[in-house]
Amino acid sequence: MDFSGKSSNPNPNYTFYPKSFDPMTEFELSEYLVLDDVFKEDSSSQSMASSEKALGGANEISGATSKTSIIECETGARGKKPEKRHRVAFKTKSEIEVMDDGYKWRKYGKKSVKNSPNPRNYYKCSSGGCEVKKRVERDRDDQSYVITTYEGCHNHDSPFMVYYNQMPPNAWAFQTSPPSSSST
DNA sequence: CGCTTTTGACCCGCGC
DNA sequence: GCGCGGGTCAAAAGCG
Repeated sequence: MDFSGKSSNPNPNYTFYPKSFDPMTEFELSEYLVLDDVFKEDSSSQSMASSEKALGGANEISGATSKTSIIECETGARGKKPEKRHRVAFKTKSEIEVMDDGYKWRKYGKKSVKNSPNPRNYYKCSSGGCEVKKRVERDRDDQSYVITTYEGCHNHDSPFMVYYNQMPPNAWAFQTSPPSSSST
């Protein structure tokens, strides 16, 4: 495995790609959440609402009811660890809790949290050498929403990306239109 | 047979 | 020092 040699992603923008384009698993990303921001005041969703504007459709996938925004948070897990951890949280409106983002996840724990009547699930990337963790829990205020938290960066390409790379560059309709048609 | 999921126990950190 | 909450590990069971 040469993946271990890549400590950082060649393309930081691919950290999260929703490949759940299936009509059955369609979801809607309501807003992204920053850990150090949302878990501080889970009730004050107002601050989160404003954040949604900040990401006015960063990555909109045409043909799918999904909006994706990637925010990489370089913050110490607890302010004590100097280790940088990329943490990203998504609030997604979906019936399913686990969204297939192209990676293979292995559940390693479940825990009931006090702030939520729903249990929280813990997942790890099952790819060898990759220790990215994922935390999934239902929004306690709106169980229609699922809060997915990613921690760490994949040190390998997603199986989905491999598939993606094999496709012609114009195979995806959601690519931003080139400004070639813009007037002078 | 190998991998994933499940569930309880254990450990750690923080707050009181 | 104790209690609480959160997070992770490990063993067993189930499934493909």
